[in-house]
Amino acid sequence: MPLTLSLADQIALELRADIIGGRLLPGMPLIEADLVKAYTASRNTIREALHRLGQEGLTRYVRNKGVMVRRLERAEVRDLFVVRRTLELQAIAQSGPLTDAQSTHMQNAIDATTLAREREDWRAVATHSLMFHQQIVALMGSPLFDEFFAQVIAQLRLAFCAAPDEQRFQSPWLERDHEIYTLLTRNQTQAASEAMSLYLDDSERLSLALFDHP
Amino acid sequence: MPLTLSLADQIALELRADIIGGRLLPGMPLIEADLVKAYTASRNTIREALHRLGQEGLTRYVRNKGVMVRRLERAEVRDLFVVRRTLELQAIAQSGPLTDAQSTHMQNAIDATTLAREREDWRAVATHSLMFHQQIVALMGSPLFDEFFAQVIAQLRLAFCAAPDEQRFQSPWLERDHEIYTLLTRNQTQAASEAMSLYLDDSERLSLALFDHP
DNA sequence: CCTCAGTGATTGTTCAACAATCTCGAGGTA
DNA sequence: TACCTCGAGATTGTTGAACAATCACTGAGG
Repeated sequence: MPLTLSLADQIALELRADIIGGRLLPGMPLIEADLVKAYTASRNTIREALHRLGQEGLTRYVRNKGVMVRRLERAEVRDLFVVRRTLELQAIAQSGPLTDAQSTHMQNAIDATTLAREREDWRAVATHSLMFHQQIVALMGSPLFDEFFAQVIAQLRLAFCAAPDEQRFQSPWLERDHEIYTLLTRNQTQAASEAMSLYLDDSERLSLALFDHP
Repeated sequence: MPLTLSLADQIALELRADIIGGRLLPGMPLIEADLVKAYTASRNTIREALHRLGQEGLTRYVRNKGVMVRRLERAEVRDLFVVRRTLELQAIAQSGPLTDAQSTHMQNAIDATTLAREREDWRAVATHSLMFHQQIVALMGSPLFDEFFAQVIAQLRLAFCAAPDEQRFQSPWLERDHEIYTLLTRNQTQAASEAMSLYLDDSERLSLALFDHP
């Protein structure tokens, strides 16, 4: 069964999932020789996958030293929110009435978030909530922004990995996602924009607090 | 003298310059074996460089078929301008008075553009004009956006490669860059924003015309 | 004119080897 | 003790060769 995905792509996919899923924590070294044994792939293939993750900003490459899961600086987290504010608010500001497809995608993300919260899978709550925000950005209809924002989201997960109490960290956001969604369906873009702005303020505050408290 | 750059990085750098400089035209295949001979590097190293260019959107990767210099679709060019409008206008809108460093960087870009036009190096005119716009985006102070926009600019060059008459294509923009710069130094952000908006409209129109004409 | 097996070209992946560089500790010196 | 040097081990950087997988094309046969 010939996969359409290159082996290096598959390995990059798994490593990405491991980082985002918190199984590989920031600062952990990713040693080529170990990964060769773990994935039964050649070193060259492993290297390709590692380089890919590096370009996505999930890992840090130090020449002759190796790769480690990236540890974000405070300024980098703030930068992530500069990007979020710019793109998400712009997307809402210029949005017209939601198409059926757009509405459905958002609703699905919110439903998935709700289910995840019911089974108290806080990691999944974060994942699906961020999917909702990805759909917000998708309102611009720009593949370039979509791809860029996907990477921003992935890096944001790196910051969340330090969350000591994930429940309190993730819990109150679902209602606010839903509120924004409702405002958008009613075409109240101005109100949606304000709600999103406050949302991002609080989210950034909480994320940055992880650096002072941990 | 040990280089701080990996060999694959250097090769990627050269290939990038060749693509942006128009020595490698869209559609041209990049065959690993040929590059091995041209750069006296091993195939693995070449592959690493090619993958990097692929992730930057300068080349197109078709599995088991190979790499070729990317040929942009009409919709992709439009997307590039969606991104430009969003980022450049946002940068201007939220900009305060220019710092000395910011002002100097913009002035340098404009000076370089002027010099390039005097010696009728239209490729360099485009390069430095786009550097000015990169500095516009830099007003946001976001490294993430800076890096993203650098890739957008590189892809934009791919569209310009098809320009049959580069002089008329590049000539009238310098004055408009300068006008925007002047408005910014006077802190007339509203006027600068409008000038930039018209600039991007015309630039997009001209770029898209390259798809219907040649 | 169409079909399809074969062939050559190109990429996908692996393996083994060696060079370059970093890390860290042992041992010597003041 | 404190500091420096040097060397061993670990890890990455790069190479070269090999073989499998896939694609593009050609030519024989219907």
